[in-house]
Amino acid sequence: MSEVQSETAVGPEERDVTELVLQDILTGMLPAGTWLKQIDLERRYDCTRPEVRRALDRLSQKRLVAHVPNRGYHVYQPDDRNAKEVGDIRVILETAVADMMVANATSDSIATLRGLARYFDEMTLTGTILEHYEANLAFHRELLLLGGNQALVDLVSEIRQRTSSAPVSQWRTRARIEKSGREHHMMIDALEARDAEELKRLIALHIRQPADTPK
Amino acid sequence: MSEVQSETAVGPEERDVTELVLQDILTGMLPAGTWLKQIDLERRYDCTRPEVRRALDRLSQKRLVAHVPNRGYHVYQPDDRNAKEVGDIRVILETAVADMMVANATSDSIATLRGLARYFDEMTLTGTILEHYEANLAFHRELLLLGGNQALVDLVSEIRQRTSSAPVSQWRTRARIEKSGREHHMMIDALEARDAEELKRLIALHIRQPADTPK
DNA sequence: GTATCATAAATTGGCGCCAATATTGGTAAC
DNA sequence: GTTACCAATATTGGCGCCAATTTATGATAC
Repeated sequence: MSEVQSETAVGPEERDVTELVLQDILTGMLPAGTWLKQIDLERRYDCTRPEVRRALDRLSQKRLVAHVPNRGYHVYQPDDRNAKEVGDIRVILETAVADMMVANATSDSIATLRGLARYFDEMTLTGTILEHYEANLAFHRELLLLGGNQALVDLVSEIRQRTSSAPVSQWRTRARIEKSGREHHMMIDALEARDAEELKRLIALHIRQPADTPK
Repeated sequence: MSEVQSETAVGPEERDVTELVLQDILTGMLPAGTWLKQIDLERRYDCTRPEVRRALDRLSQKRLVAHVPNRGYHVYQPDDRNAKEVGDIRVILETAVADMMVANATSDSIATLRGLARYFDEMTLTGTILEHYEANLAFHRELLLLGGNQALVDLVSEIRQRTSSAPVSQWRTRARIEKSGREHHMMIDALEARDAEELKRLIALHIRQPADTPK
């Protein structure tokens, strides 16, 4: 019956339920297609019914879960077409500000990026899936920030969640994770060398990588 | 006391409250800064308390209204910086697929666009603010559709709502409305002439126009 | 006359109950 | 033995009440 089994050992939960469900979807704890029964979530996250409903409504607005009236909510099944399209959008947005990123890069910001890239590498070895995921986010966020468009940074963060509903499959092989880590450093190199074209090339490659991989 | 006065003569309302509030914000009936008291909205749209709250929560997620805990919700006050940034994002996204639009344009699609452009012109004279707004949306949607990226069309529709919180000020002079109408036709001309560069130039001009205008 | 505090009114927001609907399991008929 | 129908159960989702917090008002002291 209950589609949600795994109990994340919760202490006294103070955080927002939406975030918690989001994390569990992003980390693959709630696989695509899973029916999210309100009673299960209520118990799983130790919260009330209205909180669960608000979270589900928000996530369905974000297209992360699908809502079938009188049937319930289930984790969205990402289709390949949409995934490719969103990838294209990310390439468009992130390469568009590459020139600005090169222009705005200082030795300070490059040092910060190096730190974040290294932190990502560390988390590959020692961190949880979530920590690893967030380390990746932090790096890209800091990089994008150099573009000088805060709204763009936020937007990319948003649409990033829109297809990475299957993040596990993206990062499933260690080889690919390590390749991503190396690419981070290569991007910083391009930034240091003030080579905007190379940076664009690397960004496009980096984003499309998970999608273009043969099954 | 009550910040919301105007009563839109409602019959038996069957539609979603979120859409109704959204429309009233977009059409300027609920100006920026207006406090959205739950009781007022309840009466205004003839709906229940939970419906109002769900609508307000959704709109705050979309950044259209701001939420102050224990104080309430109010229509978001758009700041110039964000407006400029979102404008830049739109230019990036919409010009990025200009080549594809030129490549995919058929005589059929051009005829459809002509129709929509003419419909926009009609609504300038005879339509309501909402009809006019939606006619504009329909034209740009159809144009973007030629880019072949459905996710991008949806995304642009979304971020479009994010700054046009002051649509009234955008369209306040008839001269500018008519200029927009002419630009629509010029875009179609460029499409017909297979001139992608000119199309990009026109799109950038068309989007930035409302923002660049001197006060 | 003005500032401050206490009291009262209003508004937000959390919580639980109950009706409507879908699903499952059992039973009977063919 | 299989299928169709019906009853029982479980789940969703709408609705209203009440506590907590904030804001407005009026009275009192300086």
